Amino acid sequence: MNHTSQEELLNGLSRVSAEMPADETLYELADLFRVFGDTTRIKILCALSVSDLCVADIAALLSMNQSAISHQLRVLKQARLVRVARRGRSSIYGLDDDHVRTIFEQGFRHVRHIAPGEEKTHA
Amino acid sequence: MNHTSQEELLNGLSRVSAEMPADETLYELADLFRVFGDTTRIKILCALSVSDLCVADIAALLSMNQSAISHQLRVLKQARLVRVARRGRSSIYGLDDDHVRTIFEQGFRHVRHIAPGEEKTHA
DNA sequence: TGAATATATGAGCAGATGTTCATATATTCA
DNA sequence: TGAATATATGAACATCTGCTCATATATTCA
Repeated sequence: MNHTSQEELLNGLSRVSAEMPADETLYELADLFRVFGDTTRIKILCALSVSDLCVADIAALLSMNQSAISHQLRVLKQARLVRVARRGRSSIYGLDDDHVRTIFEQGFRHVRHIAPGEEKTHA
Repeated sequence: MNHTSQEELLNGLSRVSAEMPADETLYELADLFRVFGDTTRIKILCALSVSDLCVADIAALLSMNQSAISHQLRVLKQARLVRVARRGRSSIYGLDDDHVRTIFEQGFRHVRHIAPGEEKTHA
């Protein structure tokens, strides 16, 4: 490895380094995706994309402990992925905004090997 | 809770249940997002979105152990998020397809509170 | 108010995950 | 071929995560 190529390397890395978003942004990004990275939470989000639901309904739907669902809903709420509205003694949860659907959609496309721009196929 | 509302509830849950994708799809989806859910991997993907890089360069860029980077690249490769091309004794890694950029983009939008359709603002 | 119902929360535990260290496996070049 | 270089991989360890159990906190209604 001669001097010139090492200089080029350093310049190249500096350029990459300069184009990287701030570390804090990258942490936030990883935090967001980490929330999507669990089957239980994915199922909850998927269910809520069909209909708003109370905690007990979600638990019944996933055949899971009420406590487990409640804990996960808290994680989802902290990530601003779901919102909650109290109605009587129930808490009705729903998706917080459309980012969730869009992020989902891209995930599906990757899993199903569909190019980002390409037409959506069903099932 | 009377009989009618309980019946409605069951019907509602059945409907939600029917609209949910297959469990296996949801597992794959969670697996995909789990890969995005780590700061080191996010940084690697971010760097590769700027330029293809060899292992040593990525390690230098992130001030991290070569072994740690190599382990993470394997995870990224298994998820089909990066591809590798051997050039001499180096392995040059790059993003595998455009899903990565698109998923990133949506993540950024969420973190920065930009609506999915809305115009992109810089930095 | 008090019983019943719905949800939230804290502690504890088992399993998963990311890093490091040591070392194995290419690949180049003298 | 053998030394040097670049990457890959296995084992070990500390940390993180998600679930369960027990229990606390609303909220409704008789």
